Amino acid sequence: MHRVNVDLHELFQALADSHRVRIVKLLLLTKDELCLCELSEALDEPEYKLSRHVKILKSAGLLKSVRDGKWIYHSLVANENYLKAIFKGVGLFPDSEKTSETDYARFRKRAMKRKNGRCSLPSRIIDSTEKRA
Amino acid sequence: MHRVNVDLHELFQALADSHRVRIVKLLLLTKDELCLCELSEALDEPEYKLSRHVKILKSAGLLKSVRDGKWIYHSLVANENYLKAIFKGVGLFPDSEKTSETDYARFRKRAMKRKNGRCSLPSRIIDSTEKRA
DNA sequence: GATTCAGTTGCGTTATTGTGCAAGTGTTCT
DNA sequence: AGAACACTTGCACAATAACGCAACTGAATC
Repeated sequence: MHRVNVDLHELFQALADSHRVRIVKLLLLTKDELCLCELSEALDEPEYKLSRHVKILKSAGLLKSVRDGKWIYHSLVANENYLKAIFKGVGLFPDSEKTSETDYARFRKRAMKRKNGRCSLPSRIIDSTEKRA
Repeated sequence: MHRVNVDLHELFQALADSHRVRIVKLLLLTKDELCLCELSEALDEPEYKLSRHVKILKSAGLLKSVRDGKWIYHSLVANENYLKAIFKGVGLFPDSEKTSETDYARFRKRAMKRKNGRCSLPSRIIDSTEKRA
C-alpha cells in the first residue's frame, strides 16, 4: 500500500478532494494519529466514504497506518522535504469556511472518550452526549 | 478569470494533471513568462491542449497572463505564502523521469529565437511576392 | 466457534475530466 | 480591407472519479 514512486500530479490528485484535504488538515492540527471512526465523527461523514479517501491518501504516500487491536491509526508522512513543503502550504492556506476548525472541535470532543490516548469507545454504553442531528 | 476565492482542494485539483505540473515546473525553472507557443514547443504538446490547461491553472490563481501584441505571456503567481510553500514542494519533488529537464532543454532551444527577450518567431516567410500593393 | 466491532470493497449510478477535431476569437501587419 | 497569426472553444466521446448501499473481511472478545 505504501507506494514510493508517485508522480507529482498523482500526489496533487490525492489532495484534489475536499474530504481528503480535511483529513490532512485535521491530522496537521492534531499532530496525532486517528482511527477511522474518529475521522468519521470529526468530519461527520460515513466511514465507508472516508475509508476510500484514506486509502487514496495512503496510496499517494501521504498517510501511514498502524494497526493497534481493533483500530487502525492513520497519521501523516512528512519524511521528505517536498512533503513538508506541501503540508506547510496546507497549513498556511486560509480556511475561509472554518471547516477545519469545526472538524477539529468535533475531534476534541470525541477525543475525550479516549483511553490512554487511544480510541476506546465504550460502544454499548451510550452516554448523554448524543450525536447531533 | 482571476479567481481569488478558491478552495484548497481546487488548487490541488488544478495541479492534478501531468501537463499542468509540467507547465508549473517549467515556469519555476525559467523564472520567466512564456507564451503559449513556447509552452507548446517546450512540452511538445498541441496548443489547443495546453490552452485549456493554462486556463485551469489561471482559474486556480496559480498563473497570471499578460497580453503583449499577439502573444499572451504566462507566469506564476506566488504572492501568498501558501503558494510559495506549494511551489517549493513542486521544486523539491524528485523528477525521476527527467521530464522537466527535457522540457526545459526544449524551451532553451526555442528561446534562442526570441527578440528582446520576447517570443518572436520568424514564422512569417517573406515569399509573399507582394501581391497587390 | 460464534458474535461483535472497525474497517473494507463490489456493484451500479452519476458527475467530472481530458481529449481531438474543427471552427471560432481577436490582434497585428500589410 | 484582407491575410496571417496566437490563441480559444463548441462539440462529441472516452476515461476517470465519487458516491450510496449492502455485503464482506479480519481481529478481538465472549
